[in-house]
Parts: sequence; structure tokens; C-alpha cells
Amino acid sequence: MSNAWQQEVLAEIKAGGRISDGDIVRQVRRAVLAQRLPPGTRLPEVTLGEVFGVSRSVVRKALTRLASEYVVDQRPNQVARVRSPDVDETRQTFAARRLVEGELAALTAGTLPSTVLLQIEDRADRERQAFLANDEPSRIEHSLAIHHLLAEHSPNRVLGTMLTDLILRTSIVIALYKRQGLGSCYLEGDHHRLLEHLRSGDAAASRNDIEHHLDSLMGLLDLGPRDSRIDLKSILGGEG
Amino acid sequence: MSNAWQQEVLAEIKAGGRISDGDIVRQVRRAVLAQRLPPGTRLPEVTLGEVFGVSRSVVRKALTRLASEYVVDQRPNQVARVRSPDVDETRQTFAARRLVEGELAALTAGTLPSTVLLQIEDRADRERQAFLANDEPSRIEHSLAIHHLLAEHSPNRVLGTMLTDLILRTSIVIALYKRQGLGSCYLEGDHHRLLEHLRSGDAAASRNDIEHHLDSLMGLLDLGPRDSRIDLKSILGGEG
DNA sequence: GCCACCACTGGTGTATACATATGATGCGCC
DNA sequence: GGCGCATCATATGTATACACCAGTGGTGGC
Repeated sequence: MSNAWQQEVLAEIKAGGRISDGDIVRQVRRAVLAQRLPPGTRLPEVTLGEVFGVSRSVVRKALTRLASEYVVDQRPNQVARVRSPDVDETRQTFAARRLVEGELAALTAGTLPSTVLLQIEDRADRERQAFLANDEPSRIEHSLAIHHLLAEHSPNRVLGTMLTDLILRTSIVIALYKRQGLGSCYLEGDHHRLLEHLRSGDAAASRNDIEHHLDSLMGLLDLGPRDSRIDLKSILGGEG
Repeated sequence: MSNAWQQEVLAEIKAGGRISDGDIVRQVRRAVLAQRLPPGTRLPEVTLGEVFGVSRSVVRKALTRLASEYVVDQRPNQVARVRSPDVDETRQTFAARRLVEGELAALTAGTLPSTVLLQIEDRADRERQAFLANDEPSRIEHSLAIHHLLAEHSPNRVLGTMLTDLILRTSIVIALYKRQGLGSCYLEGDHHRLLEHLRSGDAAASRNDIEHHLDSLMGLLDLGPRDSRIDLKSILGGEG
């Protein structure tokens, strides 16, 4: 487990009060998304417990939840490891999100209160600014916020929750398979265009915006035969 | 907790060897589906542990998993209870399953090996027989098996897993909201028709079959204003 | 020199004890 | 008689101890 990450976690812990399993889940999620915990990283219960200052009971619950989110791999009698989805799963995850988020956009078009629309607009503006300032972490944060707003305020809570999960999973594989040398996954105008169609209530156009957006996003990934090399590395390298 | 159920569980335990959290998950799922554990039923950890002959550690893990499947409601410092989805969630769950299973049927059409097609055909035949014999539990088992086969053998494993979850959730609400006095939710011919379209590779027709099937199924439910009475009952009655 | 076996270490699986929160009950006061 | 508060029973939250399992390295036999 990375030491830098450990330091950061400790800092956050000092600030807050007691640590619950939910906190651990959030922290690990964030670290995996930011690739501070690369795929294959071992996550022993005792070590995590020491890092967070809690006992194995709490850690176990957190790991179980992370496993149900497909963030870590938990096998009987073996240490939990950060999951490493292969290219097939990546394509399938994108296809699933395309279906769910497209439908959700169509369902949601024309139903959002102006407060939410303004939140989305604000995020889209700040995403563009972050992109221009070359601040990729901030850009990602704002981009994710837009999609999460759509998930949270959709009229179908069941599909909304499913989308929340899929956003996480796609974010992980984007971080994993982003084409080398590509500074940002920003798609100029996509979010603003979607916003206008959501505002005007054009369901078909909104669905189309989402589908096109996700297709473009997946197009920025490197899903070629390189995957065999990755699998090999994770098998041979171990610690990554 | 129902005593009859306790007896049945004990019987199954005697037969098998040791009990793991997965076994508990399966048993509780089954009991909820069969309404042997009605919504609102309290599921204290110690009691469950005594029933299954294991300690709270195992039970806790099982309950966490059941909560992530939306079968039970787990709130901090309170006993876990069997969840009771309201009519809104019921409609949304059906809408979600309609979307996912429709897409999956379209994706899967024409790709299934003949062994799987024969399994589906066998289940459809036996479902009809069970219906004619008025054996509703068997009919439900075969019906579920068909949809699970579709989920398991679809080319998209991510969507397939999502469908597996949605089948469970819709089954629960079907048991909950089935119109009183309705003996069976059998829809004559639906599964055989779907089978033929899957076999011939007609994606559009397969999707249409699924969507029509689920619409008809939801039509058999009683989702009227009666729900207010149900909520009232569960609030006032407590033990249900 | 190579293969099989064995002990060891690191880690999870499970049970249990203690701390703490929550809902119910019954008493006393108003 | 009704309302509020103390008290208790019940159940969960957390930590910890012990048993078991898996991978690993070394060692002895062949």
C-alpha cells in the first residue's frame, strides 16, 4: 500500500472525528479513482485498520461494501485487492451506462427544476474553466458532478442509483485505460449541449447527447490488444 | 420471526454441513420471496444467529449483503427489517427491468447456443405444465429460471448482473402487490414466443416480447391508491 | 541437480466480550 | 387523567482472541 496515500488519509482523519465504514469506503473509492491505489494493490484488513485507526470489524464491513460496488475483489481466505477490470468489462460497462444514462436523460428532460439546471450550468462552466487552466482533477470533479446531478434528480430512483454505480465503474476504467499522453478527457461543448436539451425538454436529443458523449469518451480510451500486456504485468509484477 | 420458517430452516441445516453467510443470504431471499418473511419483519442479529447456528459475525455479513440487494433495510443502531418497497419504487423497478432486460434480449437474440435454447424450452414447457397443475411455486421457479438464463448467457455480463438483481427485486414486489384472488401470474405463450424470436435472432421482436411481457406482468398487480392503506397498516400494526 | 515435503509467516474466518444506542415501561408530578 | 422523565431491556457497534487456510522458503531425499 502506497505510503503517500497513507499520509494523506492520516491527515484527513486527524481533522474529523471517529471513522466509520462509510468513511473508509469513500476514501478507498477516491484513492482508486485517483489511481493512488493501482489495480492489484493488496488491501489487508489489519493494515487498513491501522491506517484508519479502527479494528478489523469496521474494515471488513467497508471491504464487503466495496466488493459489492466492484471496486475491490474479495475472495475467500485471500487478501482483498483493488479490482482491475479488463477491456471486455470496460466495453460492457460503457454499454450499460450508455443504455441507463441515455434513458435517464430522456426521462429527465423537461422535468428538472431551475435550481438543478443552474447547478448543472455552473458545473459545466467551471469544468470548462478547469480545462482551460489545465486543472484536470478539478475538471473531473465538475464533470462527475454533472452526471451525478442527473442521476440524483431523475424521476426514476432505481435507475438513478444504478447510474450512480455505473458512473463510478466507468470512472475507474477511464483512469485505467486512458490513452497515454492524453492530458484530459474533456469533450468541448458536450455538457452545455446536453444542458440546453434537458432545459428545453427534448427527450430524444438528450438521449442522443448522452450516447454520443459516452461513445466519444470511450473513443479516447486505449482498448486495443495492449490489454494482454497489462494482464501480464499485473500477474508478474504483483505490487504494481 | 415466523416459527414455521424457523423449523424449515433448521431442517435444511441438519442436511447440509457448515453455514456460511451466502447460505443465510439465499435462505432469507427465498423466505422473503415466498412471503414467509413479510415486509417489516424484524431480523435481529442474535436471533438469526441462533436460527442458523452461527455467530453474529456471519449474520452481519449476510445482512450487509442483503441490504446491498435491497432485500432488507439496515439503519444504524436499529434492527434490520425486511424491506417493503412502495408502489412508486415498484413502478420504477419494473421500468428499470424493462429497459435492461429488453436491451439484453435484443443483444442476446441469435447468439445463444442450442444447449441454452433447449434449457429455456424445457423450462417454458414445465412452466406451462406447472400452471395447468395449479402448482404455482413450481411455475414461478421455472419462470424465474428462464429470465436468469437470459441474464447469465447474455454477451454483456455487466448488464446481465444488473438484470439478475432486478429479477429479484421485481419478484419481491410481485409477491407483495399481486392482485388479491389472482391464482397465478402466468402469461400464456409469452415465454415460448420469446424463445422463438431468440432462436431466430430477431432482436427487435425479442425486445418487444420482453417489454410486452413485463407490461402485462405489472398490469396484474394492484398498484392503485390502496398503497396508503398498506403504509398505514405497516406503521400502525408493527409486527405485520 | 531436481523434486517433494514440511515448517513458517501473514492473513482471513469466526466467536465472544464489552461499550453504547434505542425503544418501551412505569412511576411520579402537574 | 395525561404528560414527562428516569430506568431497563434489547440489540447493535466495536475490539479482540483464537483457529484455520494459503502461499513461501528451505531442506532433505532421490
